[in-house]
This record gives sequence, C-alpha cells and structure tokens, in this order.
Amino acid sequence: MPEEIVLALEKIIDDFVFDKNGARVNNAVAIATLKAPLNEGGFKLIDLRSRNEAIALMILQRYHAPADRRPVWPPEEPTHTTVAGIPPIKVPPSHSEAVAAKYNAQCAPMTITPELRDSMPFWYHIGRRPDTRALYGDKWGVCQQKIHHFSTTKQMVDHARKNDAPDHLMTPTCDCYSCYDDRLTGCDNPIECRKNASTKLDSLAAVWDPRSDANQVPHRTAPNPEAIDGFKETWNRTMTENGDPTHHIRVLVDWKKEEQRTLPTADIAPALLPAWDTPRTTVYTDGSCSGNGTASARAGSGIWYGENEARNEAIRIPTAMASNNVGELVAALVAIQKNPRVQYLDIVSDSKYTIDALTTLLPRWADEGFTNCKNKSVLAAMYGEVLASSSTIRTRKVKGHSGDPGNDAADALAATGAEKEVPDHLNLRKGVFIKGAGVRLATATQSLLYRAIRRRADKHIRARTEANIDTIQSVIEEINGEKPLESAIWDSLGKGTVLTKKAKVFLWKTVHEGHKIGTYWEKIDSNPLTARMPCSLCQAPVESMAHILFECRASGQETAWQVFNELWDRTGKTKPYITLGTVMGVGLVQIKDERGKIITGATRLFRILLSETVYAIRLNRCDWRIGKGSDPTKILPPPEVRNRLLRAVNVRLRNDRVLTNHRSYGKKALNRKLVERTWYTVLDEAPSSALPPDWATNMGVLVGVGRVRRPPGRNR
DNA sequence: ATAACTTTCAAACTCCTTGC
DNA sequence: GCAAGGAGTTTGAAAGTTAT
Repeated sequence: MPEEIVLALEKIIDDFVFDKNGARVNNAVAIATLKAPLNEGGFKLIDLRSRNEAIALMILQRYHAPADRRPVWPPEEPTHTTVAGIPPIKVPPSHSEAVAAKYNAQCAPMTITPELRDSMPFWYHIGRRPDTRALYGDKWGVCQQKIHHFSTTKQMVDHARKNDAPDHLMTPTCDCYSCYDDRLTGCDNPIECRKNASTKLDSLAAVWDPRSDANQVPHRTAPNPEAIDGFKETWNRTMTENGDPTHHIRVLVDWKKEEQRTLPTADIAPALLPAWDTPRTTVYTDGSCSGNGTASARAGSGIWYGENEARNEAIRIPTAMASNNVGELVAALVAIQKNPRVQYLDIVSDSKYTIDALTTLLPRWADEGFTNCKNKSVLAAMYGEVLASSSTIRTRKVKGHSGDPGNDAADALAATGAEKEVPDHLNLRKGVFIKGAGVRLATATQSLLYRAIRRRADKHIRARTEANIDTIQSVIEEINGEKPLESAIWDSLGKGTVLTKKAKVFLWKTVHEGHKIGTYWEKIDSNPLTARMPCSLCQAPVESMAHILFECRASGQETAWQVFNELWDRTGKTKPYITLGTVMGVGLVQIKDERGKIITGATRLFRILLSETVYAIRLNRCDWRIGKGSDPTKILPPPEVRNRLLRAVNVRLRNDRVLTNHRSYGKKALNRKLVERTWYTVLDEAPSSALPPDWATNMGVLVGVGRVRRPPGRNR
C-alpha cells in the first residue's frame, strides 16, 4: 500500500473515531493509545502499517511455500535468495523483501533432524562454524557449484563419500563408475574435488554435519505412545519437525547479529548418547498462589520425590510473575531441569494447563512466538529444557486435593514455598533464545503476524494516564486490601460489569484525562476573556474533573452527593472514602463486613450508586456549561438535580428487575437473589425483612426508591 | 474460507459455611 | 477442630457462531 494511501486512510479513521469530519481539531486521546489492546486502556483500533507488514510477510510465506504452491511466473525472471541459507525463490514484491529484512527473517530451526541436515543448502550454510572461512569460491567450490550443480548438504556428503567406495581406487586414472561419471560431467580431478568437499564439510558445526555422530535427537523415533502406565509422553520432536529448510524460516527474530550463527543449536541441543543414567524417576509437582489475580499475589511451587527426600523443593515465585499457573509451570520446569538424564521422567501434576503445554501445546506456542501466551518466559524456558533434555518426559494428571499422597505432599511444599521470605531465582536461561526466535513463517496467519508486530511496537505512554492508574491502584488497595493489576482496572471499564456503557465511557475518558476540560485548554485558549481552563463560576484556577465532581457550585454536585449519601446510609455499611481515585476505580471497589467478607449486594449497589451519581453530576455540568452557556443564573436547582439522579437510579432498579426474567433472557437473566441483595436496603416501601418473595419479578409490588424521604435533622 | 468474536468447558485456588 | 462442599474468583483451551 503506497504511503499516501496509508496516510489518507489513517486520516479517515481518525476523523471517524473522533467525529471530526475533516476539521483540524486536537484528539482528546492519541490514536496510538486507541490502538492498544482493551486491557491496556486502548480500543483495539486497527494499525494499518502493522497490518500491511503482516500482509507483506504472508506474501513472503507464499513465495516460500512447497514448490507446487509457489509462484512460478514470470518464467524468465531469475530466482534469488531472500533468506540466507534458504533455497532461492522467484523474486517477491520489494516491500515484502523490505519487511522481511526489517523483521530479521532467517532460517532458525529449533530441532535439527537428520532430514533437515541433509536437505539444507550447503552454500552460505547457517551452520558454518564462525571460526572457519567460507571457501565457496575457490577452484573446487566453482567445480562443485558450476560443474556438479550441488546445492544441498547431502549432495556434498555423497560426493565426499565416493572416495571411500569399495570399488574406487585413489588414483587419478580410477575408472570406477563414480569417477567415470564425474569426469563425464566435466570434473577435472574427481578425487581432489571430493577431498575438498570433505574439507568444506568440516567447517560445519557438528550438529549440522550429516557425517557426524552428533545426534540431535537421541530418542523419540516413534510417534507418542498413548498413556504408558497412565503417563503421556511430551510431543515428539522427531516426528513433528519438518525436513524442509523453508519450514524453519522465522520472522520477528530478536537475536543479535553475532548470536545468530551459534544460538539455536548450541543452547538447546540435548546431550549425546548414552542419553540416560537412571531408568525411571517419578516426581509430583504442584503450585499454589494466594491472592491470585491481584498485584499482591504470592505464589510457590512444590516438587516432591518422596518422604524426606533431599531432592524435594519448595520454591517461591518472583512477585512480578506470581500466579497459580506459573506456580504449576515452574514446578514442572524445575523437575525437568533437575532430571536431564533419566530414561523416563514421570511428572504427576494436577494442572491441566501444565500437562497440555508439555504434551501438545508448547510446539505450537513456540511456532507462534508465544504471541498469544501469558507466562512467556517460563513457557519458553520449559520448551528449551524439553528440547535439551535426554530424558523421555511423561506426564500424568491427578485431581487436586483428592487424597493422592504425592500430590498432597507437593501441594504442601508449594504452600511452604509461597510463604518463603525471599522469592527464589528461577533459571530461565534455556528460554532466552527461544523467546527471541520470533514467529515461524510457514504456519503463521495474518492475524498472528499482526498481533506479533503490534506487540513488539513501542507502547504509547501517556504520563497522565499512568498517574491516574497509580492513583486508582493505591486507592483500591487501601479500600480492598489488595492492589489491582492495571489490566484489572481496564477490564473493570470493559464488558461484563455493573456499570452502564455511558458511565464506562465517561470513566475511561477520565482515566485518560481525555475530557476537554481544565488543562486541555491551557495552550489552546489563552485569552483571559474566553479562557476555558479556569471554572468561571467558582474562580477555581483549573476546571478539573475533581473540581467538577467535588467542588463546583454549578454542577449540582452538592445535592447529588447528598442523595448518594442518603441512599447509601440506608445500607448501614461504612462508606469507602470517595475521591477521584475511588470514582475511577469504582468497578473494583469491594464493600466488606467487619470480618472482611465481601458483601456482594452492597458492593453492587455501591458501584451502581457511585457511577450513576458522578455521571449525573457530569451531565448536569455539561448541561450548564454547553447548554446554558455558563450562565450563572441558570444553574440547575437542587430539587431537579435530586430528581434526575433518583430517576437514573430508578431506571437501574427497573432494568435489574426486568433482567431477572428467565423466560425472556434464559441463561443471561440476572440472578434474582443478587438483585434482591443489591436493592433491598434502599427500597422505599418494604422493610428489608418483609420482602415478598416475588418482588423482583412482580413489577406491581414495589415502587422502589422513587420518593426519598428527607432524613431528620438539620442540613441533611 | 478465514478471522474475529462469543460461549462453553474445565480446572485450581481462596474463602467461607455447614455439619459432625 | 476438621472435612466437605459451594461460591466466587482466576486461569486457559476449544468449540461454536458470525462477519467479511
């Protein structure tokens, strides 16, 4: 796509998203922010450049497809090498080549099978040792390329081996079939040419040399045996890898230049035979995590071999990656690391995630560059350890807490690990190279490449957004006792929460400070007569969201908060301290009883009331500012503020009741009990203890909070 | 046909109630 | 005090559905 087309389309997208219709107006939030994923505060807006790059790579994929599906036209066009070490192809479109170069397309096999070693193109071989010189252009090199037309490593090996054939004599006049044939082809001196081929082959790293004993895959020559002794073997490297070099092209590779030659093979190659020194080891693994899903999660791994075994381990997971699944993964990872040379390493785990990873999913995830995976570092390390291990790793699933003594012991160790004072250092070294190995081109889809490209793009950071996220995290931590993850904050403004769509959009904008208020106007409207930065009515220096919601005399906030307090006080529950941070994090606020137990009804009510209150204040304020032209005489009178807010709350109540109808909404219907627990304290006409059983569905029974009685006392 | 999106499924963990 | 079981949360894969 030509640059001007990209620019034109981006302009159209920008105009549409911000409803600008071509006007030259600043965006409230950068388009780059909107391109982020939903749980990072974005809108998942398309990024055309990344999409085009993904498409360019898909074109490259087609050019490297198996020969029968590869472009062959135009016939006169020469072939050339796009990816070093890969057989030449028809010249792909230049932008595809540019993107291939940008994203470091290269041949990078994770597993080297005998078939692959044979079929690798010999010239410019990626496996040539860095300490050797390429001798491709010397006299014999020319002979081998131009006369014999050798291209693959197998052809070179076969050539070199002819000198060892039984019917061959090491004399220039030997007339064995091979010598006769070679001379007929045009080779001056077949014996020297073959010796030279042997010398050239010597420059290959042992793992790449088909003549060498270095066997990359000393075991696993048959498909996975299903469940031997109830154990399932890990995926089979020999069977799943493809001998075609083009199948090993990877893009978005992050290795440094000097690493590229030696990396993939040396680090994850298994030890040579004899592969194992112990016939069988059975190990129980388990993970544990308190506060799972929060920023204060604390996780541990347990590895249990037997009663009072010195090898038993209790590990604490580093805080940044603590979760239940990482606990499980690390337990298995360490078990694999510590047992590289047993015939059968049998891992017993209660984690489906871990077992699926080990038995089927890891190779696929590695092909995808772990693009869609969480826990990338641990998974990559696990993949590397399995590739490097000489053990046949098998897994068996047990049900957690089901009385299995081994599993229970591992569970106890995991809990001990989580309690440790200092997190342990995890050895994830084998994953480093794999993590940088990018995406396998042959099996990639456009959407995968797009996501992978997007993921490595720089994150667009807004200082004000970050500050607000920090505020929300500390406020919510204070109220709930647990610090929420940033993704949890964004999720709370996404689907499936109790907030209305409008409230969520309002809060999303508030977190990004995307409303056109306050300092937004600082640079734009500096004329003191028309300046929109300060609040004209209150003489406040900056018309910030905090000012509008908590201080402004024009927004009706005072009355709205009165109504909020009156309603909330009926619950008899303590009210969390309400600041702008509480407002932005309202979807996460939990109301708890004296013993710290979450009260679901009150929590839901609080979220509804607070979000409706602030949204109503915001509406009133906009009404005055835009609708009434900031006229000080046209501020909404308190009774109307009260009625509007009550109306909004009543609408929520009514919707809740309607949504409990199973006949209409089936499985999507709201839980009647939940709706009851939410509202019973604030209903107007029924004492909380005497609700009729069908109040939620029977619309005629209750009026709801339509008329709020004025509580006794002054100034209430 | 493909990719995006939604729903379903399955499991583990924590917290808490219930019953003995 | 303890075990069993359930609610509510998390995790993630896979199946199913829809849009293009």
